[in-house]
Amino acid sequence: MRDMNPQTLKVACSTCNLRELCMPIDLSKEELDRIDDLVGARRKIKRGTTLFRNGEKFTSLYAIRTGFFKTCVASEDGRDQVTGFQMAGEVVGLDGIVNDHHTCDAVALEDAEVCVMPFDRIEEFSREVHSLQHHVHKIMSREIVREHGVMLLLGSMRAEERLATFLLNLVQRLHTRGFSQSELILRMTREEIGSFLGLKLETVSRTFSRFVEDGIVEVKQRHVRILNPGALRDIINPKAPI
Amino acid sequence: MRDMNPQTLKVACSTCNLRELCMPIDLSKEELDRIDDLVGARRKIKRGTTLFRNGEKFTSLYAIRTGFFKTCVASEDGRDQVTGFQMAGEVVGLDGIVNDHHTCDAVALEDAEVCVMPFDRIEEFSREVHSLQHHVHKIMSREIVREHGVMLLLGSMRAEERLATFLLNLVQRLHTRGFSQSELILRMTREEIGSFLGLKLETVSRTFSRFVEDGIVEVKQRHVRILNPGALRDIINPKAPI
DNA sequence: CCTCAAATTTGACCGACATCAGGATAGCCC
DNA sequence: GGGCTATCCTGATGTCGGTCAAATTTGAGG
Repeated sequence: MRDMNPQTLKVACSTCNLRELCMPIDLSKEELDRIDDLVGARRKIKRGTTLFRNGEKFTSLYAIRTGFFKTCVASEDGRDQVTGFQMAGEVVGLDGIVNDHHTCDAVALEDAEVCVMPFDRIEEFSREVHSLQHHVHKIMSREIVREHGVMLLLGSMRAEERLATFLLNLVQRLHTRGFSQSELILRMTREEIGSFLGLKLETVSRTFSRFVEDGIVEVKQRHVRILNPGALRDIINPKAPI
Repeated sequence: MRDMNPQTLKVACSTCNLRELCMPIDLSKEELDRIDDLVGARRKIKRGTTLFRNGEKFTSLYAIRTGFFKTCVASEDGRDQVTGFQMAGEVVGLDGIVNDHHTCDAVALEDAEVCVMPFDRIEEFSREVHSLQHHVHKIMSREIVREHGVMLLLGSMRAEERLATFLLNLVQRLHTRGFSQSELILRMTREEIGSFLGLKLETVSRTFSRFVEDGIVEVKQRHVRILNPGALRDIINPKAPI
């Protein structure tokens, strides 16, 4: 399993081109050296397989280097809910801390690679490097705030608003990573989008079709081009008439 | 504002009867002394007023000593979503860490008192006391997992299932605090329950009425007695017929 | 006790989304 | 290429919960 490619052999945050996203903190030379030991290993995840799943022992957080994940929870009677989609530079596994085992599944939606960061090591380094400590807290708080947004979406928005919010959020995050502001490839099925948005796949499909009719987006299967982002924003935030 | 009551003058976790809930970690004598300085002050919150609100500068986490809170987020166009209800021994304010200001409101639903824990002090002590550090991480992770559950509820459950889940969750948390397993007083309006559950207040009211008809609960305004908790569980987790 | 506002309940009706079903398309393996 | 399965789209119909409206209850304040 050892990766012998010299370019990736050295697992080092200090030289990682994702550091701006993953670890955006000012560090001294010594602190950076310390941080470099955070990552225990890299791990490749094949599309369709899980990084971790509900019930598994929690040991590490995972920083996504490449690829795309979904996380989902299931209720006893088989109901299923996608709780999020994660891309490069984002961290998954936070759910496992509280009970020492994971309570959701993380599934790769395309071939992926993650940095494995043993959590006891994170805690150890956090005690030494203040900025790392605060960064870890921010990552967890950010996830809480993100979920607040999802709750607002699920609790109060209509189908069109949900899908518009979803598309704008995705394209914004991709843009941060250097991709287009207006074009994106969906890595997930309509059903997975629906599960995330609290809709059935038919409704997702119909809503896409309506957006296309209205000239707001172009959709070819999973390829989406946003023609009128303003219209999407208006759907989410209806301009009150005078 | 100083509380001169000798019983509450000493703000000390070590002698707090909520410590089991709020700070359930084994600590040495010295560590306990350290922890006692975590709480900067107590603060009383009148019913209907806010502990903090969206946009305010983040400085502290708050451990609830007495009383009952709701937290809610709002979208730009005035939509509102209750993201949780909090009671004694629970911690609010985690949303503020990531951007250094709060992104939701915490409103007291009855007169309340909280322990103000300045977050920089929490981080400072966390670096010294391992178990406190881990405890803080667990609290944040627990909140993330709780929100997963809410997402599952909002994304996939029907009205009856939502309300049954809500009631069982509330009564279970109250039971942990020494209250009845079967009786509770709702501190929030039907509208607030509805906002939390993604339903309209009329639907909440109707669903209560149906539960009453079916002999599952007794409802007198905000006083609820659960007559048949098994039925509530069955509603959430329908027994598959053979 | 009376008044008034807020909260709750209940009914009638409606609409958005779910469900069910059929067919089209794309991607994959042989 | 041909067959197969996943995925996706679209139509017809149904239903759960929303909307609108009105009556009732409760609690606060005079």
